[in-house]
Amino acid sequence: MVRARFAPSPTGYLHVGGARTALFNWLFCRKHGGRFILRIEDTDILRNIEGAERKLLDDLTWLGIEPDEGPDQGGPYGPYRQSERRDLYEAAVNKLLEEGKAYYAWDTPDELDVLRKAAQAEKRTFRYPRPATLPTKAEADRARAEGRPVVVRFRVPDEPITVHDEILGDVTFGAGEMEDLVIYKSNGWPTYHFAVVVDDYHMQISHVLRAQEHLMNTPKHVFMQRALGYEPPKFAHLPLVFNIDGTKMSKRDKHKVVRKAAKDLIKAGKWSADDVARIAQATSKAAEAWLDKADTELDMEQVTRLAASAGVVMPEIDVHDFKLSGYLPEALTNFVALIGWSPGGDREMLTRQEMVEYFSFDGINKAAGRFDREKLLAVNTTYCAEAKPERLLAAFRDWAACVDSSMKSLDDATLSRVIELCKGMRTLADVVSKAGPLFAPDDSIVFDPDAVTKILQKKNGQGYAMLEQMLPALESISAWTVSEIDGAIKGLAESAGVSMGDVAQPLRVAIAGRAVSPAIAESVELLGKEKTLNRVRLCLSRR
RNA sequence: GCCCCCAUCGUCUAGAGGCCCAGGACACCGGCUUUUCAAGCCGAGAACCGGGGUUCGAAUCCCCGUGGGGGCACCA
Repeated sequence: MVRARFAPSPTGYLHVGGARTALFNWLFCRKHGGRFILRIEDTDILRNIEGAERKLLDDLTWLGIEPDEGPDQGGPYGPYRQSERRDLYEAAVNKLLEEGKAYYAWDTPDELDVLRKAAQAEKRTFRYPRPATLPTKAEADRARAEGRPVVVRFRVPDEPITVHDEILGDVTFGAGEMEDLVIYKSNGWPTYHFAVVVDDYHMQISHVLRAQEHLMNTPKHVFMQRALGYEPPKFAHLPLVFNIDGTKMSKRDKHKVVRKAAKDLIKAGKWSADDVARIAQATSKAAEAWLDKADTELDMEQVTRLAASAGVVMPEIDVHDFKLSGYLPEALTNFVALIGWSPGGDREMLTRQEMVEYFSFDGINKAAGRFDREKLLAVNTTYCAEAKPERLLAAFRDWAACVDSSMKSLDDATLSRVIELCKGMRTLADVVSKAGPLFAPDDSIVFDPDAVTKILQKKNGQGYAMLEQMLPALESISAWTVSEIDGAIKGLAESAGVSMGDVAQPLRVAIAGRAVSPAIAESVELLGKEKTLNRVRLCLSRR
C-alpha cells in the first residue's frame, strides 16, 4: 500500500514550491491507488503562526490537492498534528536513551558557539564532540536543576551509509560525516528530524517525496530508523525550483521589490523615511531597519501597504499570491508539474487525470528548474481560452470574492457576457482591467491623459468632433442592440469619410476613459443607452 | 572550508548508443489579421559546458576539469 505525505509547517501561506511537492505526492498516490496524508509539522512552537494551518489547507483545496487523511478529514493514524503526538516521541526517545543510542547534553548556545568558532579558526569542520562516557539520567537531572538547557542527542553510528533514492540512485555518505544531532530540544519538544522519523513510521509512510534540500538529512533519518528498528521508507528527492534568475524563490523577493521602490521614492524626494513608517503603520525604528535591509522588521501586511502605496506589484511567491493575481488553479498546477517533471514526448497541457496516468519517477528530472512567469502566463491564457463558460464564471466569482472586486455583485448573465467579451484574457484580473470601467459610476471615470491627446485632441480635435456627431446617431437608436450600435458607428465613419478607428476610439475613450475596452459596440450595448449618452456628454464637457 | 547533488536552445523540456547536422512549448525577432488591448495565424533564429576515453558509431556509457545548486541549527 502506497502511503505518501506532505508535511508543511504552519508558518504562513503555501509556497509554490511546497505546492509542487504536495502535487507530486498526490499524483504518486493516485497513480498507485495509495493514500495521500497531510501532516502538520508544528514542533517549533515559536515559529507557528496563528491561522497558517487554515491557509495551508485552503490553498491545497483550491489547487484540488485534497488529502485522504489529515487534520480536517482525520484517519486511522491520527492525530495529524505533531503537537498532538508528543507521547509517541517521548516513548521513542526514551527507548534510544535506555539503549545508549542517544544521550543527554547540556551545552549552552554560547558554549557551542565558541566550539564552532574555534573549529572554524582551525579550518576544521565542526562536529559535536561526543563525550567518552555518556552522562547518566541523574546527571542530566542535576544539570537541569541547575538551569542548564538539557537536550538529547542521537548517537550517529561511525560507519558509512548508502541510501537509495528513487530519482537520484544510490548516494553514499562517509563515516563520521554527520555529527550527533539534537533530537530533543531543551524545551521538551522533539526536533523535526526526530518527529519525522517517528511519525513516518507510525503513519506507515511508504514513500517520502520531498525537495532535494532534504537529501543531506536522509542518512541521519535512516540511521535513526535503524536504531529504532523501523523499516525505512523509500525516498525520492525532487529537484528544486528557483526564480528565473536562479535565486531562491522566497518572501524576501517581495521585501526586495518594495524596498527598492521605497528607496527610489525617497531618492526622488517623494517620500521620507517617516512616510514609510506612517504608510506601513510601523514604528520609525522598524521602518528604518527595514529600509536598511532587515526583512524581519516589517511584516507582510505592512510591506503590502507600502507596495500598494508605491504602486509596485510584488512578485508572486505563495499559491495565494497567484490566486490573487487571477490564475486558474488548474493552470498553476499544470505549469508547476512541468518543472522537474515531464510526462514524456511533446505532452504539455494535461488534465489532472492525464498527469496521474503519466506520472512516474522516471520522468522526474535531477536538475533544478526555474519558475518562468512568462510561461505560466501563457499556460494560464490557454486554460482561460479553453475553459468552459461555466468554469470561467465560477473561477471569476471565486477570484472576485477573494480580491473583493466590485464586479462580484454582477448577475450571472451579465458576468458571463462580460467574460465572453474578454476572451483572450491572460488572467481573470484582465476582465476587470479591461471591462471594469463599464461597471463603475459614470462620474468615477478617469480620463487617461495619453488617450485624450492621442485620440480626442489630435487632428484639431477630430475625436471630439466625432463624438458630437455620434451623439444624435446614438440617440436615434430605438432598439439598443449590438447590430444597431455597430451600424451607427459604421454609418458615421462612412459619412464622415474616416476610418472605423477614428470613430470607435473616441467613443471608447468617452465611455471607458482610455484606449482599451472590450469590442466597442458590445461595450456600448452593455453600458446601456442612458449611461453611454451620459458619458459621451460628460467627456465633451471636459473638452 | 567540508559533504552531497546536478549539467540539451534565454526558460521548461523530448531524447534511455545509430531513428538527432537534436524535436516541442514559452520568450524573442519578422510578417499577417485588426475599431483598442489581449488573443489568434504564418515564418525565422536559437542548445547537446570543456577535455579525455569506451565503441564501427555517443547528447546518450566511464573518468577528469569547469560551472551551477543544496546541506553543514535546540528551523523545518
